[in-house]
Amino acid sequence: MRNNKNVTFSDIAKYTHFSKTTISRYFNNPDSLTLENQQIISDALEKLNYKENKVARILANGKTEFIGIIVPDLYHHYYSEMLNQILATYEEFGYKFLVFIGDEQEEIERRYIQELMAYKIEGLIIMSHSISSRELADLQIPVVTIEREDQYVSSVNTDNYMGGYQATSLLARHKCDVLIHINSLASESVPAYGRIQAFRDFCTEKKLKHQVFIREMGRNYDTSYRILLPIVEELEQNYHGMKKGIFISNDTDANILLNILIRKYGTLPDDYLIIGFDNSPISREAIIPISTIGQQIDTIAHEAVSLLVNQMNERRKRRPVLTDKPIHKIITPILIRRETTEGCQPWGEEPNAN
Amino acid sequence: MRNNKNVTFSDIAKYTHFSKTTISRYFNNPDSLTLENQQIISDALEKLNYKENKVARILANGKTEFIGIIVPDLYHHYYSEMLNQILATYEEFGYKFLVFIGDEQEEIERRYIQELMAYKIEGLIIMSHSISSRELADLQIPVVTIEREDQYVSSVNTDNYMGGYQATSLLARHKCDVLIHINSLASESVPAYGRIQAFRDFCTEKKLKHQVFIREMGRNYDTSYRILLPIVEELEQNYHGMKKGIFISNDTDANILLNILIRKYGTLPDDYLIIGFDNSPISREAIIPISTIGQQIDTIAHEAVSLLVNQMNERRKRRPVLTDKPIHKIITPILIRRETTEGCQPWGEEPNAN
DNA sequence: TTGTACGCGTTATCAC
DNA sequence: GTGATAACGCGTACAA
Repeated sequence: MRNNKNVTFSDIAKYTHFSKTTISRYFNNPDSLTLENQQIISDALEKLNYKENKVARILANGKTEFIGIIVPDLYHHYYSEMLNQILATYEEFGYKFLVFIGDEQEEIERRYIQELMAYKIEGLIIMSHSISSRELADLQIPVVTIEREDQYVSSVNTDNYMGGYQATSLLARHKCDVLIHINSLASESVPAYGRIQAFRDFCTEKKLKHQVFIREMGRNYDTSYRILLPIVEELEQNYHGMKKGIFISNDTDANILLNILIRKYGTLPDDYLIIGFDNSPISREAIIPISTIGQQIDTIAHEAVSLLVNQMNERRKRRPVLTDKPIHKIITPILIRRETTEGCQPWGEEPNAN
Repeated sequence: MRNNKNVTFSDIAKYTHFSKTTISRYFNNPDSLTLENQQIISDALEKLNYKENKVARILANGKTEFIGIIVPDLYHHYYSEMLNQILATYEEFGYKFLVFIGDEQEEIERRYIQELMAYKIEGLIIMSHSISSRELADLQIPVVTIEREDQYVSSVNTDNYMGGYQATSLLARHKCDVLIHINSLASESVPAYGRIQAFRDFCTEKKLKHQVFIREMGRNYDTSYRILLPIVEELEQNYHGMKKGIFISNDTDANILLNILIRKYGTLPDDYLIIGFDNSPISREAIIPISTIGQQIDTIAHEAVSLLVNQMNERRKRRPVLTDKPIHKIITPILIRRETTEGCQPWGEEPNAN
């Protein structure tokens, strides 16, 4: 930016004998110029090799067209795919994204937010958990959260309760003798809690034998493996000979559970049914494709940005900002049946498309 | 930014009876003020609820502290992890990242680059392939590419040749009767080509029986499955009874290959050895952990940003920008031996940590 | 140690 | 349809 004097509107103006204003209009309201003059300016821009400077435009008109994003991590496919879909909305809405990875440390994320505010972002999308929605609401800019506590701000979430209900009822339909749910500790304010609740509600309602395991799952294969191994042993003991339907927190853990069973029995025994959550690639890539509840990530991402854009547009109109009530959008998940609930195809066959 | 008159240096200046300059100095060179006066200003900032505006600062001093990134996709773990590590360098270098997903369409990526230039990014990291390094070099800002054609710009790449060599020699050490390499078509200017080359060189050098399959791999499980299935059949026919060492393009495909074999034989037969590339999560999560060549993504990311930062710092010093020669950094990959080459542990055991 | 005056590159407001 | 002029908020010689 510093180097060798950039070409500015002034230069173009001098060269064409128009005023800076007219050059500006060429960009923002070209129809107000004669075609002839448009051509003259266009040629001059070419000739002087003009490069537009949106930083100056921001300072003048106050519109950065920046959206800030804070994602907890990109290790989980869920988050990277969500980010992917969010970034893809550039084509539709034109907003640029400043992205931070918040590792769930409150002070660090707070710094990120301050930095984003200093760059005058027009809106903020939060997927990390460490800052409360109360605090986010105080930022005085539109905020949309995805799949997290959202009392005081707008949000887009998967219908976790329905997802949990679908998963549980699928297991029930297969006439399992006992239903198992394995999950990590979730606060009741987090949408994912709905999965646990739905499992409990369904089982209670239908008077089905069931058990819930709440365990802090590890953040990698081996620790999760070590947590799941004793659970399997417990299941073997307590429910020997019974048909066990297992609904587990996510596909990564579902796959580990599957591996434990296959390494023990050579295949997935008939008395085990498994369903995960998220429709991550691993659920498709596992040796036995895993049934799962698929979140509609593209829809969620689009809804989130679109909600944000609406709120940002509102801001531009009315001066006295009214404290809009938060809007909460719920996206329906999709049940995906694969071999861990529908029975294995004989091995050696082609996989069914999915 | 528009709403209700932001508090500016002027306001602070009036309130404290200092000049704007002094307020500016409070932020950029606080030591030049007396402690007393620092306190006065600090209090005023508090009282008037001042929010800094970096957009104005950019316009004044020309330093955006923006780095642009274009990633081909976030579906592959390799890219999302790379982005993760790149974004994490904010803590060390303080640069903010504007991120675009380029879907390998030349015109679209060109537009992204124009947009980034308009926001006066100070440097650019490119991981997508559609724009030539020749064109990137013409941008007149520091550019670093990762794992792609890089003739005219600086870059950071994995030592693919060494990776291929390591993989092939591991298979050779296990005394395979025939070595197989499966890969998709790679241009010779792309670093990944080194893997194919290393495989061929090693086999020729050591006079080993070998075969290379070049196939356009699918972008999802089922298409890759359909491409790999006939290859397996061909291997069965041509090399029946022989010990086959297979080095395959990446872990996702290695897993599919593994699944094909396991679904056929119930386990991985002794006469098959498999090694993939990338150390993706799937290589660890597969039913039989897959040997692989691990790229040091954290190192690559750090080197890339650090290289860029150096070049950006140079820019700030010397006015007449000299055309620096591109710097190409090579990062050594790491051989990770798991069960697909070292023999399976009896199933039912705990997995070994990795 | 502190202040004055101007520049950064664009847009907004009037006026013609 | 076009132009002059004043913002936008901060940095920086240079002066005091």
